[in-house]
Amino acid sequence: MKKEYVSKNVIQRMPRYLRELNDLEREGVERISSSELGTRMGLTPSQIRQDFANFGGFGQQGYGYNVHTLKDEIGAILGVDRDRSMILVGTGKLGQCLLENFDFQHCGFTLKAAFDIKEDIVGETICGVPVLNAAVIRDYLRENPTDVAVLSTNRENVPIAAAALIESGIHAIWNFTECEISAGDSGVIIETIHFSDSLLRLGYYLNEED
Amino acid sequence: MKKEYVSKNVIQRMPRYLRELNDLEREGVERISSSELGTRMGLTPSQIRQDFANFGGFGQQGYGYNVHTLKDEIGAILGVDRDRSMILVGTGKLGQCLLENFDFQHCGFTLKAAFDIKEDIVGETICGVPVLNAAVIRDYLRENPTDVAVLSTNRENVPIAAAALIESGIHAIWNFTECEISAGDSGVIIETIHFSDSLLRLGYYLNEED
DNA sequence: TAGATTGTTAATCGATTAACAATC
DNA sequence: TAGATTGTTAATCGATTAACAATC
Repeated sequence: MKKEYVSKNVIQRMPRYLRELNDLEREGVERISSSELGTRMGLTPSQIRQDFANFGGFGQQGYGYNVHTLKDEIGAILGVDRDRSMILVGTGKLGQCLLENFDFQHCGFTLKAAFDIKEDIVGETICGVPVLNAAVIRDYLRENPTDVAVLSTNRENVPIAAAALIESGIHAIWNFTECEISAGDSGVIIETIHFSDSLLRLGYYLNEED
Repeated sequence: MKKEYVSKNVIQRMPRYLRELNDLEREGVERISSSELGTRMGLTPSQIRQDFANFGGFGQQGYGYNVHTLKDEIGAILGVDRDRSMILVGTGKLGQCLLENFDFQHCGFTLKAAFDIKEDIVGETICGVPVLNAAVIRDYLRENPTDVAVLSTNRENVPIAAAALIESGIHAIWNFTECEISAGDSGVIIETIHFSDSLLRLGYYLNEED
């Protein structure tokens, strides 16, 4: 069913489809055509059908798409029905903000532990997640194979932390640091959120205006 | 010098060039060729030269690019040499995290004020930024024309907040909420960071592996 | 059945890569 | 000057859009 390789642009759009389908479901809409969905999302019907075709297509001729089914299918593609294990490395402001606010469960992940180097926070529990000493990351990962690490340390600790994670067999890193992380040939998946890159793009578009 | 329209993909890469050039400068490198830079960043020399060509080209035949000059040129394109005014709407965990940690100045922005609806935080000052009552956003913007609003309210307050900002003449919104914001025909620039979209993409790539 | 709308094939458009003349 | 490397033009590749036969 699934094609061998799906392009980055398509994957970029998939979570947006999922959000829109959640909204539609909340609104009580049961079926939707590619052209209606296109109007709502600012995409062409063609693009929507092409995107879904990458995964085999979920519609029915003459009818369109069942909102609930489509939501579940796309959710499954993105893994929201999974329960992936996760650790968080770096419990600074941003790390704590994620621990306290972000709905990991909703995306198919469970945070098992957090790590930090600061003595005074090690041993505490934040939102049910124990904070362990960063020195034991490697030991922890050996004993508890883990899918993903959220990386939210400060700049200077990124290289050591990333090396420890990659060498201990983490499968993916969700990178919130300002640094570019190289997976080398390890095959580790790296997904990065660069706040400043985003703000600089905004700066560009502001400059363009005047 | 500047072309009429520069494609999204190019703008996406510009902040990355800036980061790499900062690193190079820190390492003491004075000049670099498109092929060296390509090797470092995993891009083709052609792409780099094409990207820069959008802005007129900053190099010299037979020499390459002067790291310092190129950094300044790209910085100027992204507006890091500007001083744009900014407000923050929604001082929850994420809002506070940005206030306390993010280096706005470094990107060319200054946070002038923050807004919230919670009585107990209004009147306080966070990192030198006064927290005002969200009810006065429109008045504030009338009296203090502002370039950008950081939007970090919770889901249910997004529509009112966005409407207030757009109708009061904000130029851009840096959107951290899980919602899609429509600028309508207002011309307001919207730059969004969706944490969950990013994590869902990571989920996709994890699923792909096994 | 007739109408609607898909999945898919073909056409177009844009972005990346390659090649090369210009020139420092 | 000769060598290097740019800026730019041409070729290729991929992604989006359009068209249409399949079919619910």
